[in-house]
Amino acid sequence: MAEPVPSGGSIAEPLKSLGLTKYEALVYVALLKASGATATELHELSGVPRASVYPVLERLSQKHLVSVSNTSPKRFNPVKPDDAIDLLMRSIESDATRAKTELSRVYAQAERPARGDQELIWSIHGDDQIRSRLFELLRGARSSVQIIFYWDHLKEELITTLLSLAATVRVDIITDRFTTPVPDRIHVTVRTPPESHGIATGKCMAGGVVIVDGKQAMVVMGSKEEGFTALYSEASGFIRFFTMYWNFFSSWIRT
Amino acid sequence: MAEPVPSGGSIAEPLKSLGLTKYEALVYVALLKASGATATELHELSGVPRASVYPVLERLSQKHLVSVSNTSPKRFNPVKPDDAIDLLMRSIESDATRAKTELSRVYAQAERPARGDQELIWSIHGDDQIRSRLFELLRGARSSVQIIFYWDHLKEELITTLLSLAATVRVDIITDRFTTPVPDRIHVTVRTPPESHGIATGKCMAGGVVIVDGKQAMVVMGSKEEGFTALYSEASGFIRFFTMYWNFFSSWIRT
DNA sequence: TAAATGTTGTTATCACAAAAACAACATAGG
DNA sequence: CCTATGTTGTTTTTGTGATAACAACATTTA
Repeated sequence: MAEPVPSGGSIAEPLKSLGLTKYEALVYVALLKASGATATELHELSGVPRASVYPVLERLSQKHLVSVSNTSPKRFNPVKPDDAIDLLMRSIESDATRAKTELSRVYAQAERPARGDQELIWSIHGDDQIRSRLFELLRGARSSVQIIFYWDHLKEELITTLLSLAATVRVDIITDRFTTPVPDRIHVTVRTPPESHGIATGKCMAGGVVIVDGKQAMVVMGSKEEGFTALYSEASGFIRFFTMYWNFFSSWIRT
Repeated sequence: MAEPVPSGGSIAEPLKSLGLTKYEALVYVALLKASGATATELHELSGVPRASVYPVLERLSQKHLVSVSNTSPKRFNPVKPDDAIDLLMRSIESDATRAKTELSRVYAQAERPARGDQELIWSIHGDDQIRSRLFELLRGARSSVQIIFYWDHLKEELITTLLSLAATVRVDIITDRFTTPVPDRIHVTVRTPPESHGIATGKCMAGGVVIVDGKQAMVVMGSKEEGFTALYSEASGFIRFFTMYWNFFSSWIRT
């Protein structure tokens, strides 16, 4: 018995994002396994140095995660995990909403030079950010959307978004496999590019190009393992290059 | 211009609970005020050392809170505050739910010596914990509840909870001001204790005693500023003492 | 009873890593 | 040339992790 509980380490890990230190997490988990334990028992059970157990339990008590007995030796009781985590989350959530309102106010008040985004090429990291910016971009389309995509994980959402665009928007799609029926204003070209072309080769590589209204362009590439990277720009050179790329790709693919 | 932004410090504060460091928060807030700024501009605007701005922006980029341009000098754009905070919160929430399930499993599997709570007196800190344990205790009442409370902030919830108890539970209440009509099985004694008694003196002091089924007792005291502290016990001596206290208080108050 | 032993709770101290703050340097662009 | 940028390295600081020593008290053993 009294093994160092290798699983305890992994269990304690997510607690650290909730504001607990390593020791706090370890002791709390140990206390869950032995409610009403003494400091020494917790020391043995958690692997935390005995002398450190006392200040750690003090901190946990101040965070309202444990209650303490008045006996000698002191005994400790954990707050039920659900209550404890709800407690921590409430605190974090309140901070989050406060931050949200204050930061949104700051962001709204800041006068943004409209030229800020012009002539620059932005790198975007993170699947969520890319997704968010991509659909924001598409929903802003007014006259035309030209899109090449060779990926799967956003295909459905992408198609429904494209279909929901106003009828005045001309949509050109180049992709592999496409089964959904579409209205006339949407032109779909299906073609699996050869391996040599580099895009969509093998397992998880994916990529895409989106040009909206001939004024905004976004390029995405990456793999599911290494994550995705995207470029976005309204710079004329950037637009020209990828419009040319689109034209070339489009005509080449019809051969 | 370029004042050190004293408000920035307080605005950046709640971001730290979301896993950002001081610098990360400061730079992000500064970037909200000046989208598309360069590293040097952010240094001047945030007060963060210029050399530190680069690694900080690198970290923010990895956390998907900013996007970077490819120009020279580099320019940076913030992710919209709402998106950014939602992003951070989602990550924390997923950790929280994971922790909740795993910890609940641990807590459920642990065999809890039923005698653990016996004969011990537990200190409980934190308004929420006290509230939670208090109502848990009341809802567990089977035959009797004796309660003295001189506080306001839980009065309503307390009364509704007491009214919702089974008809087989005899309820005795001693408190100040009481207006709600109650069924016969509930006995209410109203009396404002003199200042000298020490309970409920002045502004925000408050206190209370609860005895459930003659087997469990909880005592609460504190002030709204300093917070509350509670004692809970099933120890016979503890119960005896406060039952006696209750009897004394009850008879004295009727004079 | 008195000495030896063990446990508890506390305090002081040291080690270590991350973050914060500063200094130095190479270089690109005006 | 000079300024500003971007990068690198070093120092200081802070919070946490880790070890040792200590007083108070209880228990055991001679």
